Amino acid sequence: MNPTRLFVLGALARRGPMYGHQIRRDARMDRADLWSDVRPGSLYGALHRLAAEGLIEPVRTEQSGHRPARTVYAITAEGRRELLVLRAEALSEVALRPDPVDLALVMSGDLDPGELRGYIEDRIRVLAAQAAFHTHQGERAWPDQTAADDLVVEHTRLRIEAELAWHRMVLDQAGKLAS
Amino acid sequence: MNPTRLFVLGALARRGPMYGHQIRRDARMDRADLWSDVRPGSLYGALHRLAAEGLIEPVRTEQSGHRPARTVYAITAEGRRELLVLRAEALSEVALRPDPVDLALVMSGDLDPGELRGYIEDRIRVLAAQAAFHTHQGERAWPDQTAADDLVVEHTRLRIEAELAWHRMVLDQAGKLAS
DNA sequence: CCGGGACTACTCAAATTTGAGTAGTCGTGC
DNA sequence: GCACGACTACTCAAATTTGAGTAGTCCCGG
Repeated sequence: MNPTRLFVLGALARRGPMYGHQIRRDARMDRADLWSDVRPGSLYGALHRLAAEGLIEPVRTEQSGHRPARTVYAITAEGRRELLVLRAEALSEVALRPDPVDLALVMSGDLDPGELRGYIEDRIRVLAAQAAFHTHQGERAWPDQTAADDLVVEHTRLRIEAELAWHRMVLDQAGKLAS
Repeated sequence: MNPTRLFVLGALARRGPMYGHQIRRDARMDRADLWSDVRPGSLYGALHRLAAEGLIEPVRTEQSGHRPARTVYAITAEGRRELLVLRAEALSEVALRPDPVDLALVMSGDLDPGELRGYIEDRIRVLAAQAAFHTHQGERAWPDQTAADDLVVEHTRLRIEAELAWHRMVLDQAGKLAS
């Protein structure tokens, strides 16, 4: 299952034909950075490959003023079929992706406990800021917020809370890690 | 920050010179699949690149019986320096990677609520099994289990618990998603 | 003794991501 | 009226991952 493909096909299916930059912009408006994080290189790469496979097709090329030309893509019937497959895969796969901090922690036996505490405290600050941000998000919804969007925000909040709980635990035991 | 590089350099620094397959095998013994998930292609690719950059170096080629020859690599002084840098980066970066299920959920407005519930129930089953497994892991430790290893197991457990809590919430609201 | 399954150790092409651009346009404050 | 930062829209090479091998060896039951 390739999340980038799912993202692109889903965007074109939900909103109709769009060009690359628009897909990114709309995703930002949707706070889609919560559920996806696609950089330009990946996005345009995926657009080209999807077009080559016939899952999407360029419908026209526009140019407003002297700004760069842009190619509008639409999803094809075959693309919609593929979208269903990818969505089913995404719903089926439970993947707790490993967190590199765990890798680092296992290799931190020789690290000064004070320095380790510093890193963890910094992380807690970042996480707390994210938690605060998403709590606000819960109150002030963005336009067209659906029940699914609420669930995604809640997912993120719960994940951040779990991270915070764990980080506080690490802080407690930071002394023992050096021994 | 590249987790694969951190993983390889860290393994060679902690355990001394090893060949590729051994790095994977030892990682499995360490239950390192918790904090890293490196497939053969990535591993050997990383080994070749690290060697080309002088961060590790082949020390000898062995062959036991008629099994495939294997190249033993050792970390170099420069590799140790890079290891410190990568570890610091891993400790600094807070990255909640987006979960594709969120992406799928946002695109599931047209999905039959019963089918959605089915997917979520399956996911809960998988997560519950993982939780049970890691709870046992907490009791029966593997050899050489350090305080850091315990923390990593606990991290995984907390993350799974958060997922379970969220999934139950989704189940509650599965009906509303179709509306 | 011999077929099947599991392990050993690594390879490779193709897909994908990353990170850093490019070449402009637009707004805005001074 | 012009410098400056931000946006527009996309490109590209290099790094990295993926997924599927390869070519054997080892072991175990019947």
